[in-house]
Amino acid sequence: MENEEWTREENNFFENLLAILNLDEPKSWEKIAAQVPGKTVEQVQKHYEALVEDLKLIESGSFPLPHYREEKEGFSKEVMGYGEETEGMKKETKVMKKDIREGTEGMRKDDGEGTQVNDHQQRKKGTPWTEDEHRLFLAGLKHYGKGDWRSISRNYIKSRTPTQVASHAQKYFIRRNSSRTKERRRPSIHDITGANGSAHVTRINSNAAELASNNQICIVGHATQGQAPNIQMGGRRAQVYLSGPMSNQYKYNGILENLHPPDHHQSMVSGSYQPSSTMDTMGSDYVHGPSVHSPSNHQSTMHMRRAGPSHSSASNHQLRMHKRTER
DNA sequence: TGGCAATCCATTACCAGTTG
DNA sequence: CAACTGGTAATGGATTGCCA
Repeated sequence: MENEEWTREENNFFENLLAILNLDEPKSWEKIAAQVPGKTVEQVQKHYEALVEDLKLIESGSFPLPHYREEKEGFSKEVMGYGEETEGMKKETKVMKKDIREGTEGMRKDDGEGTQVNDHQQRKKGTPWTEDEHRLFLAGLKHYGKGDWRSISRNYIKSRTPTQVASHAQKYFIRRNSSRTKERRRPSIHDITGANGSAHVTRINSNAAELASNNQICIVGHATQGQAPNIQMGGRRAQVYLSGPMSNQYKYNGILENLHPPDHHQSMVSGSYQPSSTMDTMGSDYVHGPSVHSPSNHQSTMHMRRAGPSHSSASNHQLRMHKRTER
Protein backbone atom coordinates (compact mmCIF):
# COMPACT_ATOMS: atom_id res chain seq x y z
CA MET A 1 0.00 0.00 0.00
CA GLU A 2 1.30 3.44 -0.97
CA ASN A 3 1.97 6.07 1.66
CA GLU A 4 -0.60 8.88 1.60
CA GLU A 5 1.52 11.39 3.51
CA TRP A 6 4.43 13.32 2.12
CA THR A 7 7.66 13.90 3.95
CA ARG A 8 9.49 17.19 3.61
CA GLU A 9 12.14 15.50 1.47
CA GLU A 10 9.54 13.91 -0.77
CA ASN A 11 7.84 17.24 -1.16
CA ASN A 12 11.09 19.05 -1.98
CA PHE A 13 12.02 16.36 -4.45
CA PHE A 14 8.58 16.59 -6.02
CA GLU A 15 8.82 20.38 -6.36
CA ASN A 16 12.25 20.06 -7.90
CA LEU A 17 10.88 17.63 -10.45
CA LEU A 18 8.10 20.08 -11.25
CA ALA A 19 10.69 22.72 -11.95
CA ILE A 20 12.67 20.43 -14.22
CA LEU A 21 9.97 18.54 -16.10
CA ASN A 22 7.51 19.96 -18.56
CA LEU A 23 4.00 19.10 -17.41
CA ASP A 24 2.65 19.58 -20.93
CA GLU A 25 4.64 16.61 -22.09
CA PRO A 26 2.72 13.35 -22.43
CA LYS A 27 3.10 11.01 -19.47
CA SER A 28 4.79 13.65 -17.36
CA TRP A 29 2.89 12.48 -14.26
CA GLU A 30 4.03 8.94 -14.85
CA LYS A 31 7.59 10.18 -15.08
CA ILE A 32 7.28 12.10 -11.84
CA ALA A 33 5.60 9.22 -10.04
CA ALA A 34 8.33 6.90 -11.23
CA GLN A 35 10.93 9.12 -9.61
CA VAL A 36 9.18 9.63 -6.29
CA PRO A 37 9.49 6.35 -4.41
CA GLY A 38 6.26 4.98 -3.01
CA LYS A 39 3.90 7.36 -4.78
CA THR A 40 1.33 6.54 -7.41
CA VAL A 41 0.46 8.68 -10.42
CA GLU A 42 -2.82 9.54 -8.76
CA GLN A 43 -1.13 10.58 -5.53
CA VAL A 44 1.33 12.75 -7.41
CA GLN A 45 -1.47 14.47 -9.32
CA LYS A 46 -3.43 14.95 -6.12
CA HIS A 47 -0.39 16.43 -4.41
CA TYR A 48 0.11 18.81 -7.32
CA GLU A 49 -3.50 19.97 -7.08
CA ALA A 50 -3.06 20.50 -3.35
CA LEU A 51 0.08 22.50 -4.05
CA VAL A 52 -1.78 24.70 -6.50
CA GLU A 53 -4.49 25.22 -3.89
CA ASP A 54 -1.87 26.15 -1.32
CA LEU A 55 -0.39 28.69 -3.69
CA LYS A 56 -3.80 30.20 -4.28
CA LEU A 57 -4.35 30.50 -0.54
CA ILE A 58 -0.90 31.97 -0.02
CA GLU A 59 -1.55 34.54 -2.72
CA SER A 60 -4.88 35.38 -1.15
CA GLY A 61 -3.12 36.15 2.13
CA SER A 62 -3.61 33.11 4.31
CA PHE A 63 -0.85 30.61 4.98
CA PRO A 64 -2.06 27.14 5.87
CA LEU A 65 1.01 24.97 6.17
CA PRO A 66 1.10 21.72 4.23
CA HIS A 67 1.10 18.62 6.38
CA TYR A 68 4.42 16.85 6.48
CA ARG A 69 5.02 13.52 8.09
CA GLU A 70 7.72 14.32 10.64
CA GLU A 71 11.11 12.81 9.98
CA LYS A 72 11.76 12.34 13.67
CA GLU A 73 9.86 9.09 13.51
CA GLY A 74 12.55 6.47 13.83
CA PHE A 75 15.11 9.18 14.46
CA SER A 76 17.61 6.83 15.96
CA LYS A 77 21.34 6.75 16.10
CA GLU A 78 21.36 3.76 13.81
CA VAL A 79 19.14 5.33 11.20
CA MET A 80 21.16 8.51 11.19
CA GLY A 81 24.37 6.59 10.88
CA TYR A 82 25.89 7.99 14.01
CA GLY A 83 27.60 4.90 15.22
CA GLU A 84 30.13 6.49 17.47
CA GLU A 85 28.70 6.98 20.92
CA THR A 86 29.57 10.41 22.26
CA GLU A 87 30.09 12.38 19.06
CA GLY A 88 27.16 10.66 17.47
CA MET A 89 24.90 11.60 20.33
CA LYS A 90 26.10 15.17 20.19
CA LYS A 91 25.45 15.33 16.48
CA GLU A 92 22.03 13.82 16.90
CA THR A 93 21.11 16.38 19.51
CA LYS A 94 22.33 19.12 17.23
CA VAL A 95 20.44 17.82 14.23
CA MET A 96 17.29 17.40 16.26
CA LYS A 97 17.54 20.93 17.57
CA LYS A 98 18.06 22.20 14.05
CA ASP A 99 15.10 20.15 12.93
CA ILE A 100 12.97 21.57 15.69
CA ARG A 101 14.05 25.10 14.73
CA GLU A 102 13.05 24.57 11.14
CA GLY A 103 10.04 22.41 11.83
CA THR A 104 8.41 24.86 14.18
CA GLU A 105 8.70 27.77 11.80
CA GLY A 106 10.88 29.95 13.94
CA MET A 107 9.34 29.15 17.31
CA ARG A 108 12.16 29.89 19.69
CA LYS A 109 12.86 30.73 23.25
CA ASP A 110 13.59 34.24 24.32
CA ASP A 111 17.29 34.86 24.00
CA GLY A 112 17.33 36.78 27.23
CA GLU A 113 17.96 40.07 25.53
CA GLY A 114 14.42 41.01 24.79
CA THR A 115 14.14 39.17 21.54
CA GLN A 116 10.69 37.68 21.39
CA VAL A 117 10.31 35.37 18.47
CA ASN A 118 6.82 34.31 17.59
CA ASP A 119 5.44 31.80 15.12
CA HIS A 120 5.68 34.16 12.20
CA GLN A 121 9.15 35.53 12.85
CA GLN A 122 12.28 33.94 11.52
CA ARG A 123 15.73 34.66 12.91
CA LYS A 124 16.05 38.20 14.15
CA LYS A 125 17.17 40.49 11.37
CA GLY A 126 20.69 41.77 11.74
CA THR A 127 21.18 45.45 12.28
CA PRO A 128 24.20 46.57 10.30
CA TRP A 129 26.90 48.30 12.26
CA THR A 130 27.42 51.91 11.37
CA GLU A 131 30.86 53.35 10.86
CA ASP A 132 30.42 55.35 14.07
CA GLU A 133 29.53 52.25 16.05
CA HIS A 134 32.54 50.46 14.65
CA ARG A 135 34.81 53.32 15.67
CA LEU A 136 33.34 53.24 19.17
CA PHE A 137 33.97 49.52 19.18
CA LEU A 138 37.61 50.11 18.26
CA ALA A 139 37.95 52.74 20.94
CA GLY A 140 36.40 50.39 23.49
CA LEU A 141 38.62 47.57 22.36
CA LYS A 142 41.65 49.75 22.84
CA HIS A 143 40.49 50.74 26.32
CA TYR A 144 39.26 47.44 27.72
CA GLY A 145 41.07 44.99 25.50
CA LYS A 146 39.81 41.86 23.83
CA GLY A 147 37.19 39.96 25.80
CA ASP A 148 35.57 42.58 27.96
CA TRP A 149 32.60 42.97 25.68
CA ARG A 150 30.30 43.85 28.53
CA SER A 151 32.30 46.94 29.45
CA ILE A 152 32.68 47.93 25.83
CA SER A 153 28.96 47.60 25.35
CA ARG A 154 28.14 49.43 28.56
CA ASN A 155 30.58 52.28 28.24
CA TYR A 156 31.18 52.72 24.53
CA ILE A 157 28.41 51.30 22.38
CA LYS A 158 25.20 51.54 24.35
CA SER A 159 23.21 50.69 21.25
CA ARG A 160 24.73 47.18 21.17
CA THR A 161 24.48 44.29 23.59
CA PRO A 162 27.62 42.46 24.76
CA THR A 163 26.58 39.55 22.56
CA GLN A 164 26.39 41.79 19.54
CA VAL A 165 29.74 43.32 20.39
CA ALA A 166 31.28 39.87 20.76
CA SER A 167 29.82 38.76 17.46
CA HIS A 168 31.12 41.89 15.76
CA ALA A 169 34.51 41.37 17.35
CA GLN A 170 34.64 37.82 16.12
CA LYS A 171 34.12 38.93 12.55
CA TYR A 172 36.54 41.79 13.01
CA PHE A 173 39.38 39.53 14.15
CA ILE A 174 38.64 36.94 11.51
CA ARG A 175 38.86 39.65 8.93
CA ARG A 176 42.07 41.04 10.35
CA ASN A 177 43.74 37.67 10.60
CA SER A 178 42.54 36.48 7.24
CA SER A 179 45.35 35.35 4.98
CA ARG A 180 43.17 35.94 1.96
CA THR A 181 44.79 38.38 -0.44
CA LYS A 182 43.52 41.89 -0.10
CA GLU A 183 43.09 42.08 -3.87
CA ARG A 184 40.25 39.60 -3.75
CA ARG A 185 38.60 40.96 -0.67
CA ARG A 186 35.50 43.02 -0.76
CA PRO A 187 35.52 46.28 1.08
CA SER A 188 34.32 45.86 4.63
CA ILE A 189 33.66 47.98 7.68
CA HIS A 190 36.28 45.82 9.38
CA ASP A 191 38.92 47.35 7.13
CA ILE A 192 38.69 50.41 9.32
CA THR A 193 41.26 49.55 11.95
CA GLY A 194 41.73 52.91 13.61
CA ALA A 195 39.14 54.88 15.52
CA ASN A 196 39.93 58.03 13.52
CA GLY A 197 40.32 56.51 10.07
CA SER A 198 38.74 58.11 7.04
CA ALA A 199 36.62 56.60 4.35
CA HIS A 200 38.74 55.40 1.53
CA VAL A 201 38.59 53.42 -1.63
CA THR A 202 39.85 49.93 -1.07
CA ARG A 203 39.79 48.48 -4.51
CA ILE A 204 39.72 49.67 -8.05
CA ASN A 205 37.53 47.73 -10.39
CA SER A 206 39.34 45.24 -12.57
CA ASN A 207 38.50 47.05 -15.77
CA ALA A 208 39.56 50.40 -14.37
CA ALA A 209 42.55 50.74 -16.68
CA GLU A 210 40.38 50.31 -19.72
CA LEU A 211 37.85 52.77 -18.45
CA ALA A 212 40.50 55.23 -17.38
CA SER A 213 41.88 55.31 -20.89
CA ASN A 214 38.45 56.48 -21.86
CA ASN A 215 38.41 59.10 -19.13
CA GLN A 216 36.15 56.90 -17.06
CA ILE A 217 37.07 54.90 -14.06
CA CYS A 218 35.19 52.57 -11.81
CA ILE A 219 36.17 52.33 -8.20
CA VAL A 220 34.73 50.08 -5.59
CA GLY A 221 35.13 51.08 -2.01
CA HIS A 222 33.33 52.69 0.88
CA ALA A 223 31.93 56.13 0.97
CA THR A 224 28.94 57.48 2.71
CA GLN A 225 26.71 59.90 0.97
CA GLY A 226 27.93 63.46 1.27
CA GLN A 227 31.41 62.47 2.29
CA ALA A 228 34.20 63.90 0.26
CA PRO A 229 37.27 61.73 0.71
CA ASN A 230 40.58 63.14 -0.51
CA ILE A 231 41.26 62.65 -4.15
CA GLN A 232 44.53 62.11 -5.89
CA MET A 233 43.90 61.30 -9.47
CA GLY A 234 45.31 62.61 -12.62
CA GLY A 235 44.14 65.78 -14.20
CA ARG A 236 41.29 64.43 -16.27
CA ARG A 237 37.59 64.53 -15.82
CA ALA A 238 36.18 61.23 -14.73
CA GLN A 239 33.12 59.51 -13.52
CA VAL A 240 33.56 57.23 -10.59
CA TYR A 241 31.16 54.77 -9.09
CA LEU A 242 31.48 53.99 -5.46
CA SER A 243 29.85 51.18 -3.68
CA GLY A 244 30.29 49.54 -0.36
CA PRO A 245 28.57 48.39 2.78
CA MET A 246 27.85 51.88 3.98
CA SER A 247 26.81 53.40 0.73
CA ASN A 248 24.24 52.34 -1.71
CA GLN A 249 25.81 53.14 -5.00
CA TYR A 250 27.36 56.52 -5.59
CA LYS A 251 28.71 58.23 -8.58
CA TYR A 252 31.59 60.62 -8.45
CA ASN A 253 32.06 63.30 -11.00
CA GLY A 254 35.37 65.08 -10.64
CA ILE A 255 38.92 65.49 -11.81
CA LEU A 256 41.44 62.70 -12.05
CA GLU A 257 44.47 64.12 -10.32
CA ASN A 258 46.93 61.32 -10.19
CA LEU A 259 45.67 58.16 -11.71
CA HIS A 260 47.04 55.12 -9.99
CA PRO A 261 47.43 51.83 -11.76
CA PRO A 262 44.36 49.69 -11.49
CA ASP A 263 45.90 47.38 -8.96
CA HIS A 264 46.77 50.25 -6.67
CA HIS A 265 44.84 50.05 -3.46
CA GLN A 266 43.85 52.69 -1.01
CA SER A 267 43.54 55.30 -3.73
CA MET A 268 41.86 58.36 -2.34
CA VAL A 269 39.06 60.21 -4.05
CA SER A 270 37.09 63.31 -3.31
CA GLY A 271 34.37 65.21 -4.99
CA SER A 272 30.65 65.32 -5.08
CA TYR A 273 28.62 62.18 -4.81
CA GLN A 274 25.20 61.40 -6.08
CA PRO A 275 23.12 58.43 -5.11
CA SER A 276 22.90 56.11 -8.05
CA SER A 277 19.15 56.30 -8.04
CA THR A 278 19.46 59.79 -9.45
CA MET A 279 22.11 58.89 -11.99
CA ASP A 280 19.81 58.06 -14.79
CA THR A 281 18.34 61.49 -14.67
CA MET A 282 21.69 63.24 -14.63
CA GLY A 283 22.00 63.71 -18.35
CA SER A 284 24.56 62.75 -20.94
CA ASP A 285 27.56 64.05 -18.98
CA TYR A 286 27.38 60.82 -17.08
CA VAL A 287 28.75 57.69 -18.57
CA HIS A 288 27.37 54.42 -17.33
CA GLY A 289 29.66 52.21 -15.37
CA PRO A 290 29.26 48.59 -14.43
CA SER A 291 25.74 47.42 -14.07
CA VAL A 292 24.24 47.27 -10.63
CA HIS A 293 21.56 44.82 -9.75
CA SER A 294 18.43 46.43 -8.58
CA PRO A 295 17.36 44.94 -5.26
CA SER A 296 14.06 43.87 -6.71
CA ASN A 297 15.72 42.06 -9.59
CA HIS A 298 18.04 40.34 -7.27
CA GLN A 299 15.31 39.47 -4.85
CA SER A 300 13.48 37.73 -7.62
CA THR A 301 16.68 35.95 -8.61
CA MET A 302 17.11 34.79 -5.05
CA HIS A 303 13.49 33.82 -4.85
CA MET A 304 13.80 31.72 -7.96
CA ARG A 305 16.91 30.10 -6.59
CA ARG A 306 15.16 29.19 -3.38
CA ALA A 307 12.03 28.11 -5.18
CA GLY A 308 13.75 25.44 -7.17
CA PRO A 309 16.65 24.46 -9.37
CA SER A 310 17.46 26.59 -12.32
CA HIS A 311 17.89 25.36 -15.81
CA SER A 312 21.29 26.99 -15.81
CA SER A 313 23.03 24.68 -13.43
CA ALA A 314 26.18 25.03 -11.38
CA SER A 315 27.94 22.69 -13.74
CA ASN A 316 27.06 24.96 -16.63
CA HIS A 317 28.68 27.76 -14.76
CA GLN A 318 31.76 25.68 -14.09
CA LEU A 319 31.92 24.99 -17.79
CA ARG A 320 31.70 28.69 -18.54
CA MET A 321 34.47 29.40 -16.08
CA HIS A 322 36.59 26.71 -17.67
CA LYS A 323 36.03 28.13 -21.16
CA ARG A 324 36.93 31.55 -19.87
CA THR A 325 40.23 30.43 -18.44
CA GLU A 326 41.07 28.69 -21.66
CA ARG A 327 40.72 31.89 -23.64
C1' DT B 1 28.03 32.75 33.60
C1' DG B 2 30.55 34.60 29.99
C1' DG B 3 33.94 34.12 26.24
C1' DC B 4 34.94 31.90 22.13
C1' DA B 5 34.50 29.15 17.97
C1' DA B 6 31.47 27.20 14.85
C1' DT B 7 27.47 27.45 12.38
C1' DC B 8 23.32 29.26 10.21
C1' DC B 9 21.28 32.09 7.01
C1' DA B 10 20.03 36.48 4.69
C1' DT B 11 22.12 39.82 2.07
C1' DT B 12 25.35 41.81 -1.03
C1' DA B 13 29.19 41.92 -4.38
C1' DC B 14 30.92 40.27 -8.28
C1' DC B 15 31.30 38.07 -12.71
C1' DA B 16 30.42 36.28 -17.39
C1' DG B 17 26.96 35.32 -20.72
C1' DT B 18 22.98 37.13 -23.11
C1' DT B 19 20.13 40.47 -25.18
C1' DG B 20 18.36 44.53 -27.52
C1' DC C 1 28.08 48.21 -26.19
C1' DA C 2 25.31 49.14 -22.23
C1' DA C 3 21.94 46.92 -19.67
C1' DC C 4 20.20 42.89 -18.06
C1' DT C 5 20.33 38.15 -16.21
C1' DG C 6 21.51 34.37 -13.51
C1' DG C 7 24.80 32.28 -11.16
C1' DT C 8 28.45 31.78 -7.14
C1' DA C 9 31.26 33.61 -3.46
C1' DA C 10 31.89 36.62 0.24
C1' DT C 11 30.19 39.00 4.04
C1' DG C 12 28.05 39.95 8.42
C1' DG C 13 24.75 39.51 12.23
C1' DA C 14 22.49 36.15 15.07
C1' DT C 15 22.52 31.89 17.26
C1' DT C 16 24.28 27.74 19.35
C1' DG C 17 27.33 24.64 21.81
C1' DC C 18 31.30 23.95 24.44
C1' DC C 19 34.24 24.87 28.10
C1' DA C 20 36.81 27.28 31.80
